[in-house]
Parts: sequence; structure tokens; C-alpha cells
Amino acid sequence: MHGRGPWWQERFNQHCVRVTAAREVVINVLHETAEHLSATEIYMKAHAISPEIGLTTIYRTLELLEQMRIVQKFDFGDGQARFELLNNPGGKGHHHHLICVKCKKIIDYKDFINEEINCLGKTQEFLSEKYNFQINDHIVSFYGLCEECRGKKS
Amino acid sequence: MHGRGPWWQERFNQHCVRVTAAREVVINVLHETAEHLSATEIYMKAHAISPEIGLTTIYRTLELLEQMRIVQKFDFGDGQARFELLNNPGGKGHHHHLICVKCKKIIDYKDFINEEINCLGKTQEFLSEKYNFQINDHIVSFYGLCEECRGKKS
DNA sequence: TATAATAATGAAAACCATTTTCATTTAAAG
DNA sequence: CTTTAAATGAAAATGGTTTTCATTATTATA
Repeated sequence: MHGRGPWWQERFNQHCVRVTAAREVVINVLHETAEHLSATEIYMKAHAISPEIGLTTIYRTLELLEQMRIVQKFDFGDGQARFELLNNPGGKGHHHHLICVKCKKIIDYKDFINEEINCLGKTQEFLSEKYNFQINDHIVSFYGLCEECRGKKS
Repeated sequence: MHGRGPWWQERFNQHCVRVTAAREVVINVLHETAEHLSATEIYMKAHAISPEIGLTTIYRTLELLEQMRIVQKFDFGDGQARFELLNNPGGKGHHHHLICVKCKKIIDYKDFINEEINCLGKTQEFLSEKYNFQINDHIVSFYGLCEECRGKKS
């Protein structure tokens, strides 16, 4: 069923985008950690593997991967974008977020995912048709204050 | 049942935050448009009403309102944060987003909103207890490519 | 295999949204 | 009215992200 090469190869082909060393490194770095990495963090890890890769390329690659829906970009409010591989929404690694707006703490959760996925799935199907969108994935985030921050002033 | 003064007055009191002219203006500006305004756009509108209000205050006010959960901050990927009043999640104005990752087009939708809210409500209750969070609201966003962008290269 | 055409890259500079500093003003408490 | 702490504006600094531009690598074509 599956072709040769990694799962994302096909996406590259669809988008007429070349598979380069830098892009493979970025995907591998994300695959190894897969948790909320910033562009700079990705750069440092990638740089450790292939020192010739520049920060600019990291940014360009991440933007590309985002548009190909291989990567999801997040803003948790701490001033820098963060990225996660999104190989299979609805699959194993998929999770949602619980975010403290004061200290920016983030909790990944998977509880009730089935019910949520079910419900979101219906919505996705509907929206996809109504607005003629090719929907690939979604973000669900809950916002509030964690225990420690609830006490604080200002 | 309701006290005197606008609905957000109580929040200010809870958080020991002063009600100032600038803050009222910001809330009013958001109340009038209530759609995806950036800090600069809010500044311009606020400035038109009260020219003594500076951009810095706009930023500070927005951060404050975000922490008090009077305002929700969004990142749609166009390089600047955007803000919406979130007076009543589950209420009339509440909506979710459908975002094109290429052209950054945003569609507000309310379809299936009740089912989603319903389903998310259960999750919220569960998470709230499990992680001891005071959850005030949520974001649901679908990502993909719109009709026009699906054809484009690169 | 040569050659042409296009895409990808790195380094440095530019950009620009957001934050910080600091001196001043304003609001609430006693 | 006085005191104390919070809020503000202007200007400067910050720092994540993008652009520019010259160079290199990749794919298509002859």
C-alpha cells in the first residue's frame, strides 16, 4: 500500500517541493522530540547534526512544512512560535492543550480525546464541504489560570 | 442580580485592577467591532477617540484583559497577534475558526457550535478538576487550504 | 553528459511587533 | 488632604522573524 520512502515523501511530491538534507534533518529533529520546540531550539538541534544549516533555512523549512500540513505551528503566548509534527491527527501522538495565561504553563492532554475527535470529525466534514476547504488538522486549546497563578495579584 | 456598572467591572474588582479611561476605551473599541483586531488597529481606533492613549498602554491593557479572560488573543499566522472580546463563551457571539495556512484567510463559523460546546464542556469539567485549573474559555481552529490556494504551487 | 532553468541555501541586514525603562500622572485608601 | 501604589506615555531596546542577494545544488532538457 505504502510507497517507498518516508510517509511525508508523498506530500513533498504533491507540492512539487524538493527533498533536501536540511528538510530531512528538521523533520527528524521534530520526530525525536515532537514537543513544542521553538525555531531556535530546532536550529540548535539541527545545527548539532549538520552545522552548515542556517537559522534562515530552519524558518523557511518550518513555514513550508506548515503549509504542507506536516507541521503545526503554535503560539502559546511566550513570544515565539512553537512547532510540532502532526503526522496523524486522530492518531497516537495527537493531543490538545491546556494553557495558563499568566505563567504560560502548558499541559498536553489526551483525556476525552475520543469523544472530542468524534465531534470535531463531524464538524470538519461539514465545514470542509460547506467552505470548500481541504482541512488537514485542528487545534483545541483551553485557557485559564493554573493553581499557582490563581492566587497571584495583578 | 447584576451589580451596577458594566459586566466586566466585577472582573476588575476580583483582580484588584483599576478601571481607567484607557481600559474602558479599549473594551469599547473591541465591543464595537469584535473581530480579529490587531494591537495597532485597536490603537488607531482608540487613538481616534482619546488621542492621549499610547500604543504601549494598548499592549499593556490587552495583556491585562487577556489574563482576566475578558479578551482572547489569537495568532492566525500573519505576524501579529489579534484580539477578540470573549464576553460569553457558549453565548451568542462565540465562534470557532477555519484558517487557510497559505493565504491566512480566516472564516468564522458557528455550525455545530452547540454540539462542540457541549462536548468541550464535558472535557473542560474533567480537565479543570484533574489539573486544578480555572478554565475560562477555549479555542477551536481548523487548519487547511482554501479553494484558491489548493491550486497554487510552492 | 553538458547545459540551461529553477529551487534552495547561508550570512548579514532589515524589519517590525512587542517589551522595557524611567520619569510623570492618576487613582484609591486612610 | 495626604499618602501609597498603580497606571501611563515617550523613547529606546529587544528579539523573533523576514528579506536581500550572491552562491550552490537540483532537476529538466538537449
